[in-house]
Amino acid sequence: MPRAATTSDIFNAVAEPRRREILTFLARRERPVSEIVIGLELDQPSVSKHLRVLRETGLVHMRCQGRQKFYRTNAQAIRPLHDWASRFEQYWSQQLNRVKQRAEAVAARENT
Amino acid sequence: MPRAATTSDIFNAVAEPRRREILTFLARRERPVSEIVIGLELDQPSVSKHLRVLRETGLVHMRCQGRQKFYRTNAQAIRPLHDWASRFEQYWSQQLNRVKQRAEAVAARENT
DNA sequence: ACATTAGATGTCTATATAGGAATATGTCAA
DNA sequence: TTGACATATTCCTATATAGACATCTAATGT
Repeated sequence: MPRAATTSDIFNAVAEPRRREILTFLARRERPVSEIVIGLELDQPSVSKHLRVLRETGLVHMRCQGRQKFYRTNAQAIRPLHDWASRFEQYWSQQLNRVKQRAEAVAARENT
Repeated sequence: MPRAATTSDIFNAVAEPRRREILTFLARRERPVSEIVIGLELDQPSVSKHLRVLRETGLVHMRCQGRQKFYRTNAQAIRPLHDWASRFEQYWSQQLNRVKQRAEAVAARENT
C-alpha cells in the first residue's frame, strides 16, 4: 500500500513544507493566488495544486471576487494537530523537570 | 518530484496514523516490540519498519536488553510540531472571540 | 467580439512509500 | 551445538505524489 493521500487528513496535508509556508503566509490575511506565487517564489500551477489540497482538507477558505480568488488559512482546522501534539506536553515537561532536578542535584553536591 | 521521505522530518513521520498510534502507546512507558505488536494488532515486520522511521527522526529512543529492544517515545522531538501549530493559536482564538461576541450581541438584543 | 488576465487542470516522470511474505540476524537456554 | 525466541531486513507491488510544462476556463476591459 502506498502512502495515504495528502488530502486524507491534515497530518498528510501539512507534511509538505511548501504547504506549511502557504498556511503561514495566509494566516494573517486573505490573499489572491498571484500574491502567493510572488511572495513564496513558486510557480502558479504548483500553488494552485497545493491550494487544492489545502482546500480539500479544510485548511484554507476561498472567496471569489471577479476573476481573483482570495485564500485564507482556516486556523481552526489546525487545532487537531495542536491537540494531538499537546498530549505529549506532559511528558516533555516531565523530562525537562528531570533534567533540571539532576542539574540542581549536581550543583548542590558541588556546593558542599 | 515525489513526496519527501518519511524520515526527512517529523511532519512526514507522523503523517502515518499507525506511527501516531505507536507514539501514543510508547509515551507513558517503554515497551518491547512484541507488546506493540500485540497492543496495536499490527504484524511484527510492519512495527519494526515504523519504529525505524521513528528512530531515524528521533521520535523514539531505544534500549537493548538481552534479545529484547525497549522503545519509548521521545516527547521532546514532538515539540517542533506543537510549536508550529501554536503559531496559529492566536488566529483561531480570534475567530472564537468573534463568534462569541456575535452570540453575546444576539443575546443582548433579545433581552431588550 | 476579442484580447487579456487570473487561476485551474492535464500530462509526464522519477521516486518513495506501506503492506505482505519470506528470510536474516542476534541472543538466550538446554 | 542446537533450537527457540525477538527483532530487523529484503523483495515485491500498487499507488500517490511534486515538479515542470502545456493547455484550458472563466471573468474583465475595450
